[in-house]
Amino acid sequence: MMTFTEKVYTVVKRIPKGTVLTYKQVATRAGKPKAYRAVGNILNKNFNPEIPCHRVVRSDGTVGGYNRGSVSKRRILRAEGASML
DNA sequence: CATTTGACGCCAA
DNA sequence: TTTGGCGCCAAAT
Repeated sequence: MMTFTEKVYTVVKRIPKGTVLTYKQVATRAGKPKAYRAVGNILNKNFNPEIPCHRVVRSDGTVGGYNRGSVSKRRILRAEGASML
């Protein structure tokens, strides 16, 4: 069974190091380009250590949010070489 | 079952 | 450039 939620988890887990996808990109890869809202909602209510949700950012280039604080997220992205800030 | 919420995206003003 | 508003989807209430 591959519900949209499970697809989102899979897609995010498949994000290679040094790569950052936007919520819209994740939603598109998950099969629903317009479910970007749901993507954020799913990750928010289901923070999982297996899921590098810190690699998912907004289309504007802003980091967006993070369960443990957007500060850590920004630093992680910078360490991976994916952030442009 | 109906309504609200929310880590969003894009356009008009 | 910044602000406000609308659209869209899944989960929570």
